[in-house]
Amino acid sequence: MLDLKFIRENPDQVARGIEAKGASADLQALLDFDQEKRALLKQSEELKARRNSVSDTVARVKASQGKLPDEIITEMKTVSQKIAIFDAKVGDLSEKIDKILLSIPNLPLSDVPVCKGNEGNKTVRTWGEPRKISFKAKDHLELASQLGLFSMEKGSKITGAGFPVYFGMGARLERALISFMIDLHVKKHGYTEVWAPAIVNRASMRGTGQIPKMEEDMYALAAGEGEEKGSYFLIPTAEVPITNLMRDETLEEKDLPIKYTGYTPCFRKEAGSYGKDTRGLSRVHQFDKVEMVKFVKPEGSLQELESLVKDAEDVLQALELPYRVVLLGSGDMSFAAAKCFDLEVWAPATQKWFEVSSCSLFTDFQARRMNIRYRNAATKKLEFVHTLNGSGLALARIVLCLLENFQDPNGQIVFPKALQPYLN
RNA sequence: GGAGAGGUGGCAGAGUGGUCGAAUGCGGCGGUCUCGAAAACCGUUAUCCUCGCAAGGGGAUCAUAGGUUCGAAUCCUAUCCUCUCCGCCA
Repeated sequence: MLDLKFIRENPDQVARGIEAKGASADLQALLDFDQEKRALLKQSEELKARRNSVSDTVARVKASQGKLPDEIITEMKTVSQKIAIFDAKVGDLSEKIDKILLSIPNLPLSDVPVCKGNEGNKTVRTWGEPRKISFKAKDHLELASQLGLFSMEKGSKITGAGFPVYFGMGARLERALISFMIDLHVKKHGYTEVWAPAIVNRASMRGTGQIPKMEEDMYALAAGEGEEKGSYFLIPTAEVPITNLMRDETLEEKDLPIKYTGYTPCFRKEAGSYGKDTRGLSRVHQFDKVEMVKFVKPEGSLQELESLVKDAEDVLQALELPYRVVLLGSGDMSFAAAKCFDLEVWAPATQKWFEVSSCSLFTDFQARRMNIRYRNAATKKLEFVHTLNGSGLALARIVLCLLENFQDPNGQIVFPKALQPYLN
């Protein structure tokens, strides 16, 4: 979330940022609540100061005389009642303030194009030539069914639409890609591998920003018998558990940046996206993903974003998949992001670019929600870290792209060299 | 699932109704001593909110949320978490 003090002092800038994100929030109400709360807080605290000082005296009097004067007790009783009334109002306002604060998105950085939807997305570089296939290209579904790699129908039977089942070489490919990617990030890029739970609690979802805005897109679970759904969630990305590892912690400056990578399954309802790019593996409810998460010092976090993108690109280059790097415009960025690059790979049969990675800088937005700080050695102050994450990469779509890109005229797949050791 | 114990500052650990943001020890930081270091000694050492140009003042925080009380780290209730034992189990 944003710093309330910052909003108080820069309401116009915040309003512009919210609009650029295509979001809306009742800023005026927020500022009004804030002002009212601080006024009430002042009155409550003055009464508390009085109560504290009287309490002190009372303790001494009682120690020396053994009993308390009735009039003091009577007065303090009313004081406490007044305090309770003030505090109830303050609490009520705090709730309202938090609710609005939690619904305000992060503001885009100044070099992010301001635009509606994805109109302002900008390709900043490309790697390789989108493959042209001279023979009649088969799409990944056709290839998969011929080679018996995966089945959407089987998944529909045992679970529902959008849950692929992989068989044989398809299943093997899934495992191979996960191992290959993690090895690359650990050995070449210096990340520490993490294996994290696929179920998280509500606080974690709020910490990274999936809640409240995206709650209806998440698979909610009940905590226990008779309890309401929404105490726990299936993770939509490893970003959630891995970033929340540091929730409410103070990090050492010397340990930064902290770089984690991890594989988890990801679960998304994809509510409202029916019929939109949903063919085969292009949009599914459960998929595998290797994620990278970084905790960094605020200065230099933009370079950390650049290197994060490079780390993700490295996977695509090793897999020999031509891609483009897209800087997202303000309207296409996620709720918590301040700047974001997508990596898109061309699928020559489906004839579409597929987003296989999204690398974001969240500045201190998530860190403030999660209270992740570090001690700045120079200022000796506790400051919020900056958090980043990026897919490295998202599997279902990578499988789609690999199949379509590496098919030969006989409908066989010749996988890239880097993957061979993992497939044999 | 059953029975019990417990959650206090960076850590260990005292504190069972008032003078407690909290003894003591360790660790950290600064200093004395030393050629330097160790040891010893002295000092210092939480966070957040709020008012203030500042100096500084005030408030909150002893797992969390309520309650009792003039007053709660301390008493009561609920929740969460940790540990021990038993049961079950891949």
